[in-house]
Amino acid sequence: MDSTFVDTSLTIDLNVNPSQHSDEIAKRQSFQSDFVNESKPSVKEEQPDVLMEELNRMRMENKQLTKMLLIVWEKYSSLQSHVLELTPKASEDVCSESRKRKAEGEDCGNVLGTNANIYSNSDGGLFKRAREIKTSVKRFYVRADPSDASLVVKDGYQWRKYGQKVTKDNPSPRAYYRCSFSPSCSVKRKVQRSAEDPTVLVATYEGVHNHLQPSRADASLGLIQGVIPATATGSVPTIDSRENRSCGDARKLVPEIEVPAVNPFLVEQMVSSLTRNSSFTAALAAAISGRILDYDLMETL
DNA sequence: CGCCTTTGACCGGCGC
DNA sequence: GCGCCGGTCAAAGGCG
Repeated sequence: MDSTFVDTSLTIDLNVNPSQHSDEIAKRQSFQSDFVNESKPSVKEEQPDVLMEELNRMRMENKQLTKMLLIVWEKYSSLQSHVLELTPKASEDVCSESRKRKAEGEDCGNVLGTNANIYSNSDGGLFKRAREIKTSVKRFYVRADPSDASLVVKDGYQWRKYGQKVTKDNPSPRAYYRCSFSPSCSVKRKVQRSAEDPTVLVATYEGVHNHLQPSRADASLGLIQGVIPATATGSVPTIDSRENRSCGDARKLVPEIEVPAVNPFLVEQMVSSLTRNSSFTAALAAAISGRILDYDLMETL
């Protein structure tokens, strides 16, 4: 299953005005090098007006980036809803052609993601089972070296391996992990190399951690590997952690940044997608530096 | 010594 | 009821 692997990672081109872009970068790099290199006296240090102008320009750029991010998010959401519209039938076909065993039913639930409730049929079939088995199942794809036989996915959490099995539909073994950070944490993880693409590890998470992420350094390692949220399989890539969002809701997705309700793990996965894009990280760094400068300015005034 | 991985055995659900 | 299969257990051994 999951024959339609779609790399849903965001490819964000933040190049607002291509004609100005190289110019802007040159200016920015010049400014940043001046900002960092303290030992070297800067011409701009002697020209506060130039600095102020630069600050204003960066502030404008920051606003523009924020606006663009919202637009990109809206487009992403509309694409997401389009995918949701197209997937149900295909998913049903995939599920019905295979044996309706427990695990496979769970996998079908994964295809539908957390929206499994939407597609559950009334006569209590496969989808009902899938819904009953797990309410919080997330799947992620991680790029890995095919020569590396280990099924290691660094996501910042501590895992204890408790089993390994070769499954019927995949020649590579599936590893079973439990969260070992907290005894009360019952989160489980299955890691298996994709049958279609051996360079991809499929990590399936069950449950929600009841503790903080112990190691963000490890998580960042995972990000470098390129964790791809399984958005194509139904997990709505929203910062909002409410997972049982209906299909209709998904269509109305708007950028929601509700900090208190954010699921840290979900955020990590989203960040991972964004950080894979070098232009995005560069633009973000510039935007953040603009924010910092704004803050410094506020402090001094 | 504590924590981890490995691995064969076991269990339970499901289809026939 | 039997066999298949995925998931889990638990003993043994490795490692720092």
